Amino acid sequence: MEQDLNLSGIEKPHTKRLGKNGDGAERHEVIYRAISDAIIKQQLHPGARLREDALTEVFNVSRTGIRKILQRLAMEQLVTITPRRGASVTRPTAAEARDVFAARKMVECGLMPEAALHITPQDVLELRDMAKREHKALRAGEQSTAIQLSAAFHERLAQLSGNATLAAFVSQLCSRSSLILAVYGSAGNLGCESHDHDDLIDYLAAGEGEKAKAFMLHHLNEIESSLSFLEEEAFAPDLHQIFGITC
Amino acid sequence: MEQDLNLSGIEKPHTKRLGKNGDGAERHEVIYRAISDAIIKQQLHPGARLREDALTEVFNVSRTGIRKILQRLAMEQLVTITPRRGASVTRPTAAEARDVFAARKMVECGLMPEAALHITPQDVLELRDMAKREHKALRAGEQSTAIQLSAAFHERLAQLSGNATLAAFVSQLCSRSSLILAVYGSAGNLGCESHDHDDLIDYLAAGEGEKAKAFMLHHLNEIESSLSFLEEEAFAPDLHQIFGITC
DNA sequence: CTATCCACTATTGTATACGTATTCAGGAAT
DNA sequence: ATTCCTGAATACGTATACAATAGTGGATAG
Repeated sequence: MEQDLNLSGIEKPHTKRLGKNGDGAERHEVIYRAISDAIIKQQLHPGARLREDALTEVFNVSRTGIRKILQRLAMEQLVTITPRRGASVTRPTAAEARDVFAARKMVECGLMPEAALHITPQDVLELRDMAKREHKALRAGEQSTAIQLSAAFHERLAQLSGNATLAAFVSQLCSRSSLILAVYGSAGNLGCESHDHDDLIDYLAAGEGEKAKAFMLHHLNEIESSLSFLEEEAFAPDLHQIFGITC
Repeated sequence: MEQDLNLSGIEKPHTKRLGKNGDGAERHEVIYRAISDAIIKQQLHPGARLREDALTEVFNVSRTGIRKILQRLAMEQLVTITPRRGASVTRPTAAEARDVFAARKMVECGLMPEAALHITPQDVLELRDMAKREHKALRAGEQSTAIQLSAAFHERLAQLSGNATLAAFVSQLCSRSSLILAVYGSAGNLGCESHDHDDLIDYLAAGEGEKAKAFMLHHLNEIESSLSFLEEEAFAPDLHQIFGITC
């Protein structure tokens, strides 16, 4: 109704108090998605600091809202909040990577039979479109987009099962996987065009739940085995190890 | 250190600014656990409203901290936040109950083989103690405590697998299960002393991962089948359905 | 007497101000 | 020259103040 009422009179130099919580809720959702996407697309690299003031300035919301969003991202393990140091994009450890992939293998594979039961022709079309867009992004060299689409594909697959709780969990796992790939994935790894997703759709469309399950296991194992945990701690911890020989 | 310092001198009528973030972090953790436990122990029934001012008064923290805690509880699905209405203890729907138990069956059962591999004699002792305390609580008629201990037992079991991600997920599922039991469980259901947990420990201690897995499935199926979804919506939604006949 | 509309109150959403801790840089002393 | 200490600046944690909204009760008109 009176959405622009705040502009009627004077306008304070800095914030203009547009809070007006009417669109506030959606505004927060938009900001959350923006940051989340940037992390998943690896535009924000693991370890990158997320200063509250900077985000305040970028999104034109007060620190209150930013903090709420950062807390949410922290619960999803996408950002790490250190008590007096603020938030930064999570740098997954090798153990976390192992756990995440073990979880994905268990849940995503376990969901395939259910997905095969519930899938509709409409779903098949949608999935094929997603796979096509993913291939297109890869060919165009837009690796960021491809990673995001790949995660979205797995999320969508989990949703087919009809179990919202497990689908949400898979969604989180996929987001974290993107971070894991950013840290431990080899560069050209994502570049190789695999048709795994297409094959997965084929099995599901044919109602072959068990085949889809086995193939998903294969798919995830392949991704996981492409990770290299050698360069593990590249930051501070192994300075002694690195320079210990020279002194 | 200065925990009771606030009582030493004057005491402002409302807040006395004890913020002093030093212990603030742990203080929040304590409050979170207090509310969470109260919900799991069913001292706070599903549907109960959690007004921010009331919690502020009870725990002597400002609304800022309370809101943060409520947000966290909302992400764990223990409380539901309605945009302009505030927070209330979540009343799970029948569909959510189904999803939660499907998830528990998949994950908890899938974790049993791993747990059987990693379990130590120390773990066995601890688990037996937990089971014993659960029985004691049941005999003493302390149903709240028994429910809490039962959830803790399942959580501990999941931790044995060594997969922190899946263990945290199971932990959430167990908390939600407590809510589900509060809404859909028959009264005397929890009262029946079953030795399922003891048997589970036996299988794991013997390294019989597959047996434990099968038994866990049986255990969860038994709990789920004891739920009655008949009295489903007892609040507002079906007023038309109920009184529609009379007018 | 009843029904509808308006106003008030209670409660949440948002922003900001203040206090405190941590970090980085610069200088002094050994 | 190097190391340690001190101070200033930066950024986070907490509380409070202000704004908006939804629910409730009262008043008025039919």
